Amino acid sequence: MVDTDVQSRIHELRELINRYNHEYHVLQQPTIPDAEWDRLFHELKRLEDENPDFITADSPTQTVGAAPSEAFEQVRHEAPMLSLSNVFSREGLNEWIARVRRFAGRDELEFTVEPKIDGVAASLVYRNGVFDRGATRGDGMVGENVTANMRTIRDLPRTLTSPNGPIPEVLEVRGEVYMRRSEFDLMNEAREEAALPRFANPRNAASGALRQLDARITAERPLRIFAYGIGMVVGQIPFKHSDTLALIRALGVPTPPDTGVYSDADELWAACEAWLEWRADLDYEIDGVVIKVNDTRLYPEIGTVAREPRWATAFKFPASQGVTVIEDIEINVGRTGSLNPLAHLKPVEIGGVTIRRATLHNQDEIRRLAVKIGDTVVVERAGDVIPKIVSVVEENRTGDEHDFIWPEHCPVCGSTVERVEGEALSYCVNASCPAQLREQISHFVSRGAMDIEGLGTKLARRFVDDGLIRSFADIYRLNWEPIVEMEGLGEKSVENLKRSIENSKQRPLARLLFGLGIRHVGQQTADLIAAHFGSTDAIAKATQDEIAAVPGVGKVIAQSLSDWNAEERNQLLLNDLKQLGLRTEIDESERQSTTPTEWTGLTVVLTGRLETLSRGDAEGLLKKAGARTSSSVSRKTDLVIVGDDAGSKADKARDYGVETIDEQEFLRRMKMDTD
DNA sequence: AAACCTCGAGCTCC
DNA sequence: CTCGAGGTTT
Repeated sequence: MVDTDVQSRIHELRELINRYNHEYHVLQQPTIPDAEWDRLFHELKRLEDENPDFITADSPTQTVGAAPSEAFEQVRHEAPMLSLSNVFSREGLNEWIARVRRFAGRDELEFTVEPKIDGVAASLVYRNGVFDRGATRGDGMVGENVTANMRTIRDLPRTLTSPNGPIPEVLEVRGEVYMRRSEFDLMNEAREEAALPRFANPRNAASGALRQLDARITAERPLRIFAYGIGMVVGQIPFKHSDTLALIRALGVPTPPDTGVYSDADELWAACEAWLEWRADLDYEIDGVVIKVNDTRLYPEIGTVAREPRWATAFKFPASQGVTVIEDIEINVGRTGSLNPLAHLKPVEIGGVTIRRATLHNQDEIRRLAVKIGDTVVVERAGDVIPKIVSVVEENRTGDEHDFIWPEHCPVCGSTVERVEGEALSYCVNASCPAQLREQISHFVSRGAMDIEGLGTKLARRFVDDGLIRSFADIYRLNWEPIVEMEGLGEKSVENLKRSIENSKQRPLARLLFGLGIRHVGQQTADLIAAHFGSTDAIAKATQDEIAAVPGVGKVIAQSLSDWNAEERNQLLLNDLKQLGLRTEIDESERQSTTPTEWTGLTVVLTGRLETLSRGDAEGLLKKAGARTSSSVSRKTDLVIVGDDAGSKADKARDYGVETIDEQEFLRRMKMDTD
């Protein structure tokens, strides 16, 4: 980059950041996510660091936050409210630790780790134990007096209670005003019902609520506070930060949970990572952890640079939000005929992953977000996996966006689209819609169903598109002539395919039933029904009431199955399948052993990758032994078998106090039992 | 209300 | 493999 480019980019960044600062601090209507702001800010910081000549005093990097607005009385913080330096990696953290050790002049140091709550920084002054003044941070030196608003915060004590010893004459508690996710969601639901706009996220909502001119409005918002330290103090306080936190807690001001003290760098890092793992399950948002030197007596020694103390830093978690553009919205037709809108995004990297697609779920979701094609949107990778469109950045609209019109006809076959009153999804009414057929066939051949090796999703679709397969039965009476001619299919693979189709005829009734793709009849329900009725003939004859009488099967499933039964072509299909030699009855080997074992009646959940067994085999073993397998952990789960790379389920099990065992232990118990 | 299930995602690793 | 929305069942 040549100098002029750098200079103009710096200029551009400053303008952008200043504008966003204004929107954030003064208008309180941020138009970009914090992560995006951080990105811009760091780009600017980096460019300035590399080109110190271009730094000017008015650059946003040289000031902390924006000037307070005129609406509130200004208050000067007796002790400035500092901001924090950031580290983003273990290396960064190690460098910070090394620096601190150098300035402290010793290697033996204690550090505290506490969550960095994503809220609004606030200062609370207590005089003789009575809440006297509340203020925002402002620019760090001067903030706004929001005492009246703070009095409405439910977990902020008006008076401090001291169980032991005197309360300091003057005590300035510093903390973060925030909203719990759950309460934020409730508030948004209520606002929606009242036809009020939703808030984008808990932090913006908290910031807005705290700066309401009418405290009665603040009182209606679910604000809470976590204290993380103290500012000015007249009187005695402990010299260790961890003890100060304990004192604050004892005085009645809430502090974040699980703050820990570590002297070992590895343990410190582990604590940071632990918070990263807990992050998704917390009822409040955190954007990192704060690490502080525990001994406050060392602070003067270690010092402060600019407005950042050197004795504390923030380990910022990787961004979980990003901004991108919706290039198109596509409608997919699922196996059940449901219309599923899928947003095509301009690829964007979030937390080290490139996101290109995101589901919009249904019509209501599109309406709720009020998204248009071409819109700039905030995308979040929540809970680590599924990307989600959070909100539209309306300010970025140019007028070139256009509404997405929900189709009245199936985009694949042109049939009418129907949405039952009270249901979220719309369906294509055409039962033989090619899109549905394609999905149905690939479901039928899939692993959980008939498990036809060599006939995967791709090939199944090809056969459907070429008209070779029009129903499940066609799979078993394929015309092989055109197939052997097909590109990419050699002699060998055709032989293998023939054999695995033949083998699949031996799949148990439950799998066949599941493969049929009857609405609401998934793996579990198929098991129940197959075990109860024992044959396709019995199922076909069963009345709706008889079906509903099966434990675990209710009205809706019974209705769905009996509707399916009532279709003549389905009866013909069952006949065909029977003629073609598929198993339409259960046999003894499918029945579970009758002698009760230690497994009988247990609810077991499998998670992660097992080494010696496939998941299906493990489930089969468990079922035979009389246990039930479930897909999610709840308080009622008896046992969780944890494999490699287990995810949230293992954590949840620990939360609930459910017993967890590894594969070795599982095999051992299994063995003992079958002997 | 809680537990569980279905179904359609999207990503990663193979 | 896992998640999450939208369901159903108890």
